[in-house]
This record gives sequence, C-alpha cells and structure tokens, in this order.
Amino acid sequence: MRAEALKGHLDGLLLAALEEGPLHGYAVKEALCAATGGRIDLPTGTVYPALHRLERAGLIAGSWSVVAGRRRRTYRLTEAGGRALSGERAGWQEFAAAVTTALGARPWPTTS
Amino acid sequence: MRAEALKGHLDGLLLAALEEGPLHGYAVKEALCAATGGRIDLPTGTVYPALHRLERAGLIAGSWSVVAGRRRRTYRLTEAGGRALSGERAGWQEFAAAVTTALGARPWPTTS
DNA sequence: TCGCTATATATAGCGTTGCTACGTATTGGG
DNA sequence: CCCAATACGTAGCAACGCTATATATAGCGA
Repeated sequence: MRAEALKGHLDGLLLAALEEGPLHGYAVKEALCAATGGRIDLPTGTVYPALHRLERAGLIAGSWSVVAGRRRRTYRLTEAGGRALSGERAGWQEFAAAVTTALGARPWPTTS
Repeated sequence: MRAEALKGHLDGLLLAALEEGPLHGYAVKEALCAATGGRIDLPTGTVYPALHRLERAGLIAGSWSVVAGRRRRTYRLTEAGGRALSGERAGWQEFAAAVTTALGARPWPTTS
C-alpha cells in the first residue's frame, strides 16, 4: 500500500474504529490493522496526532486512565463525531465510485 | 467531494485518461470531468503541474503543436506509464477494499 | 469596437497531512 | 539482564493538490 494513498481518508477510519465502543489510541491502531488484515498498519506517529486533531475538532472525547501501570487515553465518539462519520462514509462512497469509474478499474491487465 | 480526498490518486486518473489515446492537458481535464459526471473537475493549477511531474517521471511524453492559433502540448502514455497505470489500478483495488472494510461501508455495487 | 467567455498553458505560494525518527515509561518473557 | 510489546508523545519533513495569478488567442454578442 503506497504511503500517501491514505491522505484525507484517515479521519474516517479512526472514527469508524471508535464507533462500536471507546478505545485507547494503541487499540485503535490494532483494531484497524486487524480489520484490514494488516493492510492498514499505521505508525504510532500517525495515530496519535490524528486523534489529537479529532479531539480538538470535537469529534471524539478522551479521558485518562491507568491500566496495569500504563497510562491510557481512552477516546469515545461524540455526537458530532457520529455525524462526521456518516459524512465520511457518504464522501467515501462518492469518491470511490468516481475514481473507480475514471480509472476504468480492472485488477488485471486487459486480456484482449 | 472533499478537496484533499484525491491526494495520492491523481496520477492514476491522468494516466487512465491518456490510455485510450494522446490528449493535451486541457482535454485531459475535460475527459476526467466528463467521465465522472462532473464529480472530478480538476482546476488547471492541479492538472498542469501533475502532467509535468508525470513527464519528468517518464510515464508520459509530450510534444508541442499549434491548433487554431493556440499552442498545445499533447501527451501520450509511455510504456513505463502503461506499467505504472496497471500498478495504480492494482493499488487502488487494494486500497479501496481496505478502506471500505475498515469504514464498515457497503462494498460499491459493481465488479462483484 | 469592446468586453466576455472558452480554450490553453504556466508558476508561485500555501495549507494540510501522514510519515520518519526520536524520546519517555512500564510490563513481562527469554 | 536485555529486549520486545505496550502506550503515549512531539519535531521536522516531504509530498501533494489547491488558490491565485499571469499570458495569449478565438469567437461571440452588444
């Protein structure tokens, strides 16, 4: 997976990971990795700043806790975050359809 | 369509537009706009630098001509460009599948 | 004739974004 | 005892597409 492919689509993935319940940052990264069979394996230097950005935007809300001696910041989706997630999904559908059309996407080279 | 959504996927679209035959820059922009029903309507300040980049990379080859008093730079896909297009398509398939899965969105209808 | 639009190309500067590389700290296994 | 995994964080960077602006011609309507 090319590195820059994700640009502009990361927020939606993070919000989606938090939709089914609160998670801390590291768990979000693991959940995305597991859900995609390792195809989306984000570096922590990508995850944490993105979560901070989403929190600043009011789309997620975080709270500190300590589990097994390690401090954790657990995030939950806010109402605004839920609405944003719906928007991201709709935007993705439209974007993916447009690119698939324009690309004439065939996984295999034209066999003709 | 969010502006930054396209990041990292523009090259493939431009290459795809040139696959069926040489076009000049303005025609590439029009072709993409027409193919997607106006959903991908690139500003010229996006198209021309991108074409220059693809030409520098050897994926397309350009030549000047004059038609109706206006100078045109017509681009054709090189062999390397054809291979790159195949790679872009494969990469798009993988990326789109991963994002669709992680986003929990319905797979887009076609190609099932 | 004048102005507007479409056609056609080009570049400088900007903002956003994800990544690399690093730093801190604890737990637990080899 | 070291090292991996867990868990969080930031600084700096490079890439990319967009905005704004510039140039120039053709053709149309007022």
